[in-house]
Amino acid sequence: MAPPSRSKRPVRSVPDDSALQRIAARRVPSAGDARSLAEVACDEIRKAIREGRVATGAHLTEVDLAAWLGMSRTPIREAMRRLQSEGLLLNQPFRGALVMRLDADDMRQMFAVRELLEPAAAAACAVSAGPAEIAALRAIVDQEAALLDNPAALIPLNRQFHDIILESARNQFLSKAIAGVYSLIPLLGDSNLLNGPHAREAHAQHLAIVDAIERHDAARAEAVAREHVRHSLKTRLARIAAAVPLNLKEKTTKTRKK
Amino acid sequence: MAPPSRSKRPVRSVPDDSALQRIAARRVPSAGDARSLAEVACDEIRKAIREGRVATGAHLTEVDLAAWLGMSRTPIREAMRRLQSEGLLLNQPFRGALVMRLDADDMRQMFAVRELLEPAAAAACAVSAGPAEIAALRAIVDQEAALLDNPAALIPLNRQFHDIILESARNQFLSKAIAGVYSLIPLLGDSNLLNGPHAREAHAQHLAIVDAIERHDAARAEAVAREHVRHSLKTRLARIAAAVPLNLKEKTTKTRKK
DNA sequence: ATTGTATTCATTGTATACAATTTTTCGCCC
DNA sequence: GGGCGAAAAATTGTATACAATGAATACAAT
Repeated sequence: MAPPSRSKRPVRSVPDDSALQRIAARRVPSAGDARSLAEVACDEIRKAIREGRVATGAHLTEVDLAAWLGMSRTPIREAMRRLQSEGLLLNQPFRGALVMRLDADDMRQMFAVRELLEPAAAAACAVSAGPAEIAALRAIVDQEAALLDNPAALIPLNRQFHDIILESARNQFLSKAIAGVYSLIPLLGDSNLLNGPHAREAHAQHLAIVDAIERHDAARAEAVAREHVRHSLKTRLARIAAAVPLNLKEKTTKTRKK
Repeated sequence: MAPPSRSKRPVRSVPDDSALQRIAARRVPSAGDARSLAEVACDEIRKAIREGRVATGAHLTEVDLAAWLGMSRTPIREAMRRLQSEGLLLNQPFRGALVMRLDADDMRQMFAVRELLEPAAAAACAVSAGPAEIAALRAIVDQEAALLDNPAALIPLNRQFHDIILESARNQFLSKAIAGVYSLIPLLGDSNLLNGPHAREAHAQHLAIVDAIERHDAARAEAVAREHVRHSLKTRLARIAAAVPLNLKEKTTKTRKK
């Protein structure tokens, strides 16, 4: 598709001085500022949730968030609605929205759905992936191999890996269903890839998945992907099993904040 | 801070009838008018899409919709964002949103995902359904049996049937994934249940699913549910296979309006 | 002290005004 | 007639004011 070459030159026609004054008073339209404030708010709130910078029981109100991010309520509303539809925020009428929390049972439910969807995506990818996509997958796995001791760098690679498989599966409904699940992963806490042994095992599974896809062996890709999901759940459950006993004691002395 | 000492003595020996009357009077408006305008707009636009009352290539702008529904742009914006995230509307910057269209390939993708999710829901329901849920399912199937010649009445029953199974599966992620797919079903046109033979076959499958769930036979419930989805796709594909040539023929015979 | 009631506050829904950016149209010169 | 560019219209993003409604609180009466 050939995009029409349109004159990108921003011709600044100033009808009167008042317009110029308002332009100067407001922030300068810097390059790369195409994102709307609602998107900025969405990303900021997401990041705050992911980094755990919001109190777990806090009620996020529109005015508070607007004051925090330095914008009006309008884009905040839009961002909150979006996060609510994603499931990150739970709306409590007239009491603010609170950050959703997932317990171990929720996590099991989530992984049960991932165990349905992700193997299907791997199988579909094995059927329809072309040379370019296979090369891209192999490149990612190669980079992983070189970065196994750098967990922070593995996380974006992991996401790219799964994104490429999803795109290669060529099923927009499958993609949207998996995206809906992925959007709640930040609620689970730190990535499993920060765990060294887990990262190595996950890399080995990625490698096996790429091999199967390259051979167009859908059954094998599906089986390894399923094992990949199960392994991820196992690691997470082991982690919270080790962490919960510490939290139980603190739960009784939960700090009251107002 | 002391509020103004307005010692206005309110009624002290108020008869109970008055209090009850006021409660009743207050409940009436709240019961029927609790929906926000944004929700009204969302439902109205959805209905218009479902009934095909929007031109397929039309650009729905915020101002047009606001004028049509007699409200300001603010709730319209909220409704449009929601419909966009559901996938019913496709946003085209500065050109309005247009109603998404699904072709036969999209339909196949959708049913591929339904074939993953709905059997899993039926199986989970068979595992965890209690007597109340089984009774509710059976009641619906009984009503279906009595209304097999009334297609319009079958549609809400069908939705209730699947909703109960989904709730009984007790997996919020599975529910949300299936809901995301269901929300685009209106784009497929009329329900399959308007077809008599299909409705009878679907009813028989519902009956088989309930029987399997009652026996807690997860494998059987899953198999029948899968067959149910496949049957539904087959009917839809047959319909469009029959409809497309008809349209082609009409284009040649009927007066061409262009 | 408790309960019922009225007042105040907090939160959210909606409308409107304005700004910024894009598309479209129209005038102009070749 | 066609291309170029500027004004105009259109569309959307954002801020703000106001209204409505649920929640919280103070207060009086028993």
